[in-house]
Amino acid sequence: MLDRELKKGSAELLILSLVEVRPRHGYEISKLIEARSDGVLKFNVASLYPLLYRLEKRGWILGRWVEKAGQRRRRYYRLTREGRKVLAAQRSGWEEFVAAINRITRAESA
Amino acid sequence: MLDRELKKGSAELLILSLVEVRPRHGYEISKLIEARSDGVLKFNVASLYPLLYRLEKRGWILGRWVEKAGQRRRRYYRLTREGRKVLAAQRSGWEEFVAAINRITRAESA
DNA sequence: GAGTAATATGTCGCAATGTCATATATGGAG
DNA sequence: CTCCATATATGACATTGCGACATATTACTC
Repeated sequence: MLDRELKKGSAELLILSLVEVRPRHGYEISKLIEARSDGVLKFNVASLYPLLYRLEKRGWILGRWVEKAGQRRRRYYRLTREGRKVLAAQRSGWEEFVAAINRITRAESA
Repeated sequence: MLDRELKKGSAELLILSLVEVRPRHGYEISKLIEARSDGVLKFNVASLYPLLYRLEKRGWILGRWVEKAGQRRRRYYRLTREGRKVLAAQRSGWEEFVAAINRITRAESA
């Protein structure tokens, strides 16, 4: 990791992106992020769960308990309509941010 | 801004990049970042100055007071040899990080 | 020579938030 | 029966970004 702080700032974007396609539960989200980033990004569960509650409280995602025989109960989160808007905004914000950083850290010739 | 947290994580990379070419003072750095990012990134002095001290303490940059008639004294920071190494590492770390985020937030088809 | 804006550096305090450690519960592997 | 992976949860602790404030110098205007 470049810096653990970066992870924090991008956490919401990652979660919203992952629950966009289909509802997912917390543990699955943490594993997905770790796997798809090839270990570059890693979530501490003590950070992830409170973050999920926060996103739900803001109305961006909605959780639902699912009980299945032979499995511990899971809470699946899906993206709300409001969350979809936020996700779109965060995506473009992310692009803007990356472009801004690149403009400054490269292109240094002045 | 996507999130104010992201700024923090990239702050070191930005500063090191800016003092790479030539020594710069704190105020100049904050103005440069704001201008070159078209206002996307903005530094609070309460974050910037402590960060400069921290980078100096780590030996990545070196500050020097410069007094000039008709100007308030300024502290110019230059990149040290050690800082140059760190900058290279942070640059590649940044690329890796961006790639990881993009892999997760796009490519969502599973 | 008073007022004020821009330049330039510095810091106090706290709300927000990540992390460590720990707890609970289930199923499969050895 | 122990250990590990899955899965959610939280209390206590540590960190830190930043709003707000303070100070100093120069240039400009009226």
